[in-house]
Amino acid sequence: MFSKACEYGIKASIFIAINSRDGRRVSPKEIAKEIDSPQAFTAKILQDLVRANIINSVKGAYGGFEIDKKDISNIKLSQIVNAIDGDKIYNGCGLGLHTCDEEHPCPVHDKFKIVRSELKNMLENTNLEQLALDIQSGASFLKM
Amino acid sequence: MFSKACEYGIKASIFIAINSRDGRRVSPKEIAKEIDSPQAFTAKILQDLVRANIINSVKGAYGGFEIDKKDISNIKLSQIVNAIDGDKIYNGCGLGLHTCDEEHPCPVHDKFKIVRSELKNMLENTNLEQLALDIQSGASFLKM
DNA sequence: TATAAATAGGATAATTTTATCCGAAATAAA
DNA sequence: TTTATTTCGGATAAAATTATCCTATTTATA
Ligand code: FES
Ligand code: FES
Repeated sequence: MFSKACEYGIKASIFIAINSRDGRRVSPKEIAKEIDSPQAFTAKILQDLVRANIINSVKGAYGGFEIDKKDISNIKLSQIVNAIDGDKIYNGCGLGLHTCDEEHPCPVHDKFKIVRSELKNMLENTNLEQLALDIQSGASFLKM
Repeated sequence: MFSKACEYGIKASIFIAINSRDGRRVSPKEIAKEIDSPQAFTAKILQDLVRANIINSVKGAYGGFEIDKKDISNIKLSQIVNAIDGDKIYNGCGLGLHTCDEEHPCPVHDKFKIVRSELKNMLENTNLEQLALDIQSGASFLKM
């Protein structure tokens, strides 16, 4: 469904959000440990998220990755997925036709678009704060 | 969403179904042309579908691929997806945790499982005959 | 039986995705 | 200003997916 890069990006963002709520910056090393991902690869994805203005980075001693507290509840899962995997999952044809076009639909178009828009809604209606709270309350987990 | 192999497998199966309804066997060459896919790679996928007992192959002169007419309406998309991409899409965790477990859910589990089961229902309730008829009536298309 | 036509399957190559490594640049604190 | 720490970014490697090629095997027909 999502690429590995995207899975790591989502989990990393949640972990950063949790820590930023407490005013703590985190390093790729800590993040990779907490989300059980390859460190250097995770660092690359963090760079992408910084470039997409979803998270902030602070270089140098006492630096690390963080998210503005006031932004946490405004960052939607869809933004992260979009930054890493692009919009193919929302707009692309499920059977790989060049474009998903109502006028020239593939065999599964009518049924597929329903599932796809369900997914889109889900991603657009889920923000980092909700996800961070669930982790903090022990209702959900970032690894294993 | 689906692998390229799976996209080709679905489209190939539909094309075979259309032709089998008319008692015609088709070759990888014809199939690849009609679904706009790489021929040799498509042939490999056809072999997988044969091994999974979803389509039949007849070797030698006047051979080709076909589907028993009476089976066409009983073959569900889910069988094809399962044969090629496995069941990760139905049963796997959306964020890549080792197992999707209600007792140890990832942050998106509750919302993701709804979308996933929607997709599963869609694939289980769509059979090759419906899809073949839509192509034949010009309501949908296999390429471009 | 010989021949032509067709799938089966192994070997290999190209591409994309995933992952690692290392030095450069930036920054806070001593 | 020096040092330690940390992200940035380029180069490279490994693994998985996608794609190609060639030969073997099977089979209907002449
Ligand atoms: S054309 Fe294939 S999903 Fe819309
Ligand atoms: S645990 Fe992640 S989808 Fe169920």
